[in-house]
Amino acid sequence: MRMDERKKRVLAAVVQDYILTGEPVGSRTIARRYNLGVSPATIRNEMADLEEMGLLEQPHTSAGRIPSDSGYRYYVDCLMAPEKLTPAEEEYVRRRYNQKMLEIEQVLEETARLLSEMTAYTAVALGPYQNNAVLEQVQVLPVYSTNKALLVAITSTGLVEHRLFVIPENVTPEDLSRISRVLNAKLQGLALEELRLEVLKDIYREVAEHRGLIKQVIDLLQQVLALESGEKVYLEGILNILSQPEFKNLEKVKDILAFLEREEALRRIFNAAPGSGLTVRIGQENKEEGIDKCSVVTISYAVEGRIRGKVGLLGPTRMHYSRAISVLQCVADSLSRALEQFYR
Amino acid sequence: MRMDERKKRVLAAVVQDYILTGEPVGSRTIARRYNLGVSPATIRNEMADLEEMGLLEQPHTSAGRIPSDSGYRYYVDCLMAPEKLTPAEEEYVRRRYNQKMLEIEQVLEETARLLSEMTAYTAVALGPYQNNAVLEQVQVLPVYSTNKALLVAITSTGLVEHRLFVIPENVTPEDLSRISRVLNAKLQGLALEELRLEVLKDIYREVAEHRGLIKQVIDLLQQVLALESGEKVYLEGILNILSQPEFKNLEKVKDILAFLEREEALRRIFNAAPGSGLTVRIGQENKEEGIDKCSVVTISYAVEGRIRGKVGLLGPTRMHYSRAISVLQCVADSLSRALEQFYR
DNA sequence: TTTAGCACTCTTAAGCCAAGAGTGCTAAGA
DNA sequence: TCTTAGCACTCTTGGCTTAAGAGTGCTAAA
Repeated sequence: MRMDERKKRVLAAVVQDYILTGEPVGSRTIARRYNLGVSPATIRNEMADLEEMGLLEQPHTSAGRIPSDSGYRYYVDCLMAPEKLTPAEEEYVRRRYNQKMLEIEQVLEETARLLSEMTAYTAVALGPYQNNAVLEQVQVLPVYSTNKALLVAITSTGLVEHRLFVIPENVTPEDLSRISRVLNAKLQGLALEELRLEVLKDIYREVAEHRGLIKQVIDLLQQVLALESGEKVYLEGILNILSQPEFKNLEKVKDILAFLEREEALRRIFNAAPGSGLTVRIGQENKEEGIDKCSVVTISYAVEGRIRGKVGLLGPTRMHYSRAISVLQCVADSLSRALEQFYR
Repeated sequence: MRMDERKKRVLAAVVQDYILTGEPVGSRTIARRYNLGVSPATIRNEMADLEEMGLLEQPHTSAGRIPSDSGYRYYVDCLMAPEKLTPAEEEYVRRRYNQKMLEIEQVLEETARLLSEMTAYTAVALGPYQNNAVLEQVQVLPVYSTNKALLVAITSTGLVEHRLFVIPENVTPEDLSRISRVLNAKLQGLALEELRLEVLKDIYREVAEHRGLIKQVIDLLQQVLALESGEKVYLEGILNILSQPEFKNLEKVKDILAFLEREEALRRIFNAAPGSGLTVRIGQENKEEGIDKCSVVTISYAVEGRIRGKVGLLGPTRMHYSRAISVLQCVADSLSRALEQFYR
C-alpha cells in the first residue's frame, strides 16, 4: 500500500481532530470539518487502508478511528505543520528569564514550571551535566561553635555543593584555611574524575599533618560531586496528568506517578535521546515501565556550544505535538541564552 | 443520650472494623467478630443511638454504619488503645537514623521517607524553624574565573545556604576575604531579624570601601535566610494516596494533590497545631481546601527542649490512628535524638 | 474511481428485576 | 425494663434486555 497525498491529508485530519477532541473520529466528521472535497465513503476507504497500514486503529467496530503509535510517528515526522508561538508568548518567555536568577538550580526549577504552565503537561528539567566540569573552587570553613567544618565546592558548570562534616578536636580554623589554600591550588581546574591518588599524594607533600582530614575532604568531594548528583531532576505539573481524559483510569495514573517517583528512570528516559536536538518518543517507543501510553518530547540546552542538560514534556500520546515542540524550542532557547549569560 | 460502656464498645468496634475493611459495618458483623455478648438486634439499637448522637452515619438506609468525623474524634480521644511498635520495628527506626547523615536536609528527607514507608500514608517533614536561629558563620568566596562571588551562610540550626552573586570588577579576592572577616566578626551570633541598619553602619565603620558590595551581601543574607526559606517541606509517598479505596474517585485525588502542590498550605496545616506534642486533625477539622476527607496527624520534634520542626502523616479519615501515632512518636523521638547529636 | 444506500456491529444509557445486605419495628421473653 | 427473634421494608448491586446512536463495510450505480 502506498501513501498518497489524500491518505496523508486524511491521516493528518484524524490525528488533529483526535488531539483536539479526544474522541475517536469518524469519516463523517472529517468530511464535514476538513474539506477534502470527497464524501465520507471515500474517506472511509482511505481510513480502512490507513488502518491496514498500521497508522490508525479502531477501539471497536462501530467507533471512529484513533491514531496508533505509528500514526502519530508518521504525523510528527512528515505531516505536522510547525506552530509558531505568538509574539506575546515569546515575549512572555523572555520576560520570565529576565528575572534575576543567580543560581542555576533556580533557573532550572523555573524552567520546569514555565513549561508545565504553558503546555499543561508534566515538565522536566534536567542538569547541568557534570561531565567536562572542572573544579572551580574548594573551601573548607570552620563552623565555630561545633566540632564541624563545612566543605564548599563550586564547579565550572555553576553547581554549588556543600557538606558539613566532623573534624578532629585539634584542628584550628587556621589549619582549615591553610588546607583550603592548598586544596584550591592543587585541585582548581581539575576534572572530577581526576580526584585520584596522585593528587592526594601531591597535596600530602605540601601539608605535613592532618592527612586523615584531607583524605576525608577529598572523599566528600567525590561523593558530593558524583556525576549523578549534578544531574538534578526538576519536575513540575504532576497534577496535569490527572486532567487528561485518557488517564481517567486510576491504574494508569498510578503507573505514571510511580514512574515519576523513580528519579533514575526519569533520568534514563531523558538521557536516552542521542546527543542534542529535539526528540519525540511516542507511546511504546518509551522503554521505561509505566509510560507506554505517554509521549515524551525532549530537547537539550547548551552553553557555548556544549550540551549542558535537557528539558522536556511528558503527556499522553494524544499530545499536541506541534505546540509542545514550539514551546520547548522557545524555552530551551531562552534557557540557553539565560545560562550563557550566567556563565558569562 | 448518655454514652455508656456498651455504646463505647460498639463505637470502638465499628471504627476498628471500618478502618480494617473499608466497608460499612453492620450489626451482624459486629456481633460475630467482636463478642459483646449481645445479639445483633441490641447492637442495632445502640448503633441507632450512636447515629443520633452524631458519631456514626449511614451511607444509605440498607448499608452498615461508618464513623463520622465526630465518631473518629471520640474514638481517638477516649477509646483508642495505644499500639506499641514491635521491638523489631523500633530497632529498624533506630537503624535508619544510625546512618551517617550530616546535613539536616538529608535527615528530614530520610524521615519523611521512613514515615511514608512504615505507614503507607503520605508523610511530611517540616523544618528546621529559623526563629531563634542566629548566624553562625558568614563567608564570601571568590569564584575565580568569573565576575561572581559565593555567599555562604550557616545558622545555628544547622541550615547552610548559599547564593552566587555578581561583584564589581575591581573587587579582589583579598577584599572579599577581608569583608568576610569583618562580617563574621560583626554578624556572628546575631539573630536573623537583627540584620538591620545599625549593623550595616557598624560595618561601614570598619571597611571604608565597597559599601555597595556589603549592602548587597546583607540584602542577600536576609533573602536567603528569610524565615520561610528555613521551613522546608519534605514530602514523600504521594503515590500512597492513590491506594486508598476512598480515593478511587479521581476528583478527590486531584483535590488532594492540588493541596500537596501548594507548599504554603502544607506549611499552614502543619504549623496550625499549637505548640508541641501530638495533634490529630480529622476530616472537616482541617481548614485547608481539598483535604476535608483526610486526617492529618502531626508531632513536633525538638532539640535541647526547643521545638525545631514538625513531622506528620496525611491519610484518609479512615486512618489507622493508633498505628500512625505510634510510628510518628517513635520516629519523632529518634529524629530528635539524631538531631541532638547533630547539633552536639 | 467515487459515492449513495443500506445492512450490520458495537457501545452506551436506561429500565427492570432479583438477590443480598442491613435496617427498624413489634411483640414476646427474661 | 431490657433484650432479642422475627419480619417487613429499603436500598444497592449486578445482570439482562432493549432502544438509540454512531460508524463501519459492502455493493452497486454513476
